[in-house]
Amino acid sequence: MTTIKHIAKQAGVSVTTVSRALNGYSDVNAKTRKKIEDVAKELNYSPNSLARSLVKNQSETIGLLVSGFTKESVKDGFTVEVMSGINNFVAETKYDLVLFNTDSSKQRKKTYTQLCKERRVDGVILQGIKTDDPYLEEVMESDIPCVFIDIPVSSDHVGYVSTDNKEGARVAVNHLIELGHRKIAMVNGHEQAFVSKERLEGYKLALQQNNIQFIAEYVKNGSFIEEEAYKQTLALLKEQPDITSIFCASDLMAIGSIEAAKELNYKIPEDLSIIGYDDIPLSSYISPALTTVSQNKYDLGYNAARMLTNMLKHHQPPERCILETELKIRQSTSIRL
Amino acid sequence: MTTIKHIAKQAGVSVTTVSRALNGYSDVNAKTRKKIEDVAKELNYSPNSLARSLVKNQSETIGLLVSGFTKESVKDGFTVEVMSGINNFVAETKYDLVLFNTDSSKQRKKTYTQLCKERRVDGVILQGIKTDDPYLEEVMESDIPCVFIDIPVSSDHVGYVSTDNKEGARVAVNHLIELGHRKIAMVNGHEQAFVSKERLEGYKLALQQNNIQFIAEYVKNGSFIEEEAYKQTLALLKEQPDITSIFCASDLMAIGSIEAAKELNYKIPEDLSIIGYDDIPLSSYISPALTTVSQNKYDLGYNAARMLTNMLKHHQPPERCILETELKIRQSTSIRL
DNA sequence: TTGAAAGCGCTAACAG
DNA sequence: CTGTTAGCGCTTTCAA
Repeated sequence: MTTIKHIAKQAGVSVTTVSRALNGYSDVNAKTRKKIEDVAKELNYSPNSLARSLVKNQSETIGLLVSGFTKESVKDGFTVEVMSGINNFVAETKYDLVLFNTDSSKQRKKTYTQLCKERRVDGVILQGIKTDDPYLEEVMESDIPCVFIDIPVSSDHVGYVSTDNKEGARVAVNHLIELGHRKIAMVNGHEQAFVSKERLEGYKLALQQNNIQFIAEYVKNGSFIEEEAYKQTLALLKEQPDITSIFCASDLMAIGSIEAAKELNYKIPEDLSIIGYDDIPLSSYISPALTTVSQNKYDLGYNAARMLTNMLKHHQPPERCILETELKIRQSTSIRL
Repeated sequence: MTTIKHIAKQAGVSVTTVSRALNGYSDVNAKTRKKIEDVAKELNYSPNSLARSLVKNQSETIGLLVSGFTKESVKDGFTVEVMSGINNFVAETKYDLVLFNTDSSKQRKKTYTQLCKERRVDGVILQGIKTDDPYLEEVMESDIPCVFIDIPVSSDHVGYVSTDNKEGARVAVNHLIELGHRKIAMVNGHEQAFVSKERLEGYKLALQQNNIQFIAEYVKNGSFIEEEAYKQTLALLKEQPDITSIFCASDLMAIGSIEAAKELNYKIPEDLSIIGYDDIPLSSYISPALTTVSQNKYDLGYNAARMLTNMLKHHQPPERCILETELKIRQSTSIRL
């Protein structure tokens, strides 16, 4: 493995000069530079980024912390699409991405902040974390620049990007109301998700704006899991047979709900309208095609990366960025008959 | 940021001792060790992996090179599922994953070997690369331990993991033949994919084993793109109206084919049987549910990671690993009427 | 059981 | 424009 030392020797100059030449400093004689570059090429030189990082005290890496990157979650294209947005932005920069896995057994031994500090990542993007995750506090207490995805928390070194969950939910439920529905149930995620909290608020708001009474029994938690939503919907439809529509806090859960409804011989959308959230690839392919609140997951990731690199490169303060959602009306919702 | 120097000072020992204590060497007095550990905790010490990597000349990182991690390819859960397998295995090891993006504009400036060498990754996993990609040769010429996914190339420092594509294709086509089909078309990927080559061989083999003449005009390339497969199938069905079934080299392309067939008022599977390859999440949700050759994508990734870490940790020679596929019979194929 | 010293490959004052 | 020197934080002989 050739180093600048080798180059220096071969080119008959000092390592300093080699360093400067190779880093494009202006105070190097054109001939010397040429000579050095030639030797570098000849010796097939690759700079050692570890050494550089050590002295410059920055690694030009961004840590990526995702839970949701498990075997099961692949079906739900959400996490992945966000990652793809992050990846694509980062690809245009000098940074590389280091993937930390949140579902690992490393977990017990090392916290994520430890992982980040050891690897000396310049910043970190965090996705899919629960509100009660201890890591949340860890990050806030550390001083690593950070962007959260879908967690509206910020400080002088952490920003976030999210979508307008409350408004998205409100629009979805309002859509059902406009279709004539009054008995609208909700299958939510879980208590430890910010988005669930916000979507529930949106649900309540839509009801309230239309003078519909909120009924606690109409709301179940499906933990963002298809199978769990299936079970909850089964229970829901049995306990509350008069409901005519369900707002699900994720498409995957909506799929579970549809299965449950079909199982109980509901026709969708004739007997029961179902609306999802996310607009994952699956949702337009299932039958009936799912009406859903579309989130631009790619942009979520892309913006997170953009914001973080802004903080890193230009020392800009963290942003708080909220993206719009869009209601995609397809075949799973219809006028109440 | 506290370093071992600080700890040494505070604990009244030398940095050497601190290093040894913290790394669990046996030749350090129990009391001294305790003291050092306490101070480390008190000072909230995190080791600097960059410094360690520099001196030990290994970074404990694995490079991950994927093309196919773009916005478009998210729908096709393939890449992602492989990555999830890699990620899950690696999570149990001391290694972290560094993501290199193949579709970047960095591309023009730096080759991937350069990227890998600069970052000093200990090894690399490579997926979704074309047979004519210059990086293939670069890797072979370098001496970085490497595992290819779906590229059956090996040397003393590179192994691969793939599935039995020829056999998978053979079984798929044979299934159609058993259903009574004789006029079987194929929508393949492209010339620069190993798997395409192998699947074509399997297709031919099945025909040959059943004394069916191979007809070149029955084979089109869809580049693994849904839209392209749609177009090719449209052309195919017009040019060769007597075909009764199509074997597609990917599920995404099968979906394109189905759309095309529907467009031309073919009923599936009554008028036309279509079989896919991959078994992506979508395939069981579309209608009709897709008969397909199922690959264990997760295992593909998991094994790649396992093989690579074996090479790195135990200096084992690279393996060549071929996984089995499984025909999943669903609703898109039926007896020729 | 401990410490001194050298060095991993690189950058960055500073001096010339 | 170029070189000398010091040092980033850590590990590793070697000697005590």
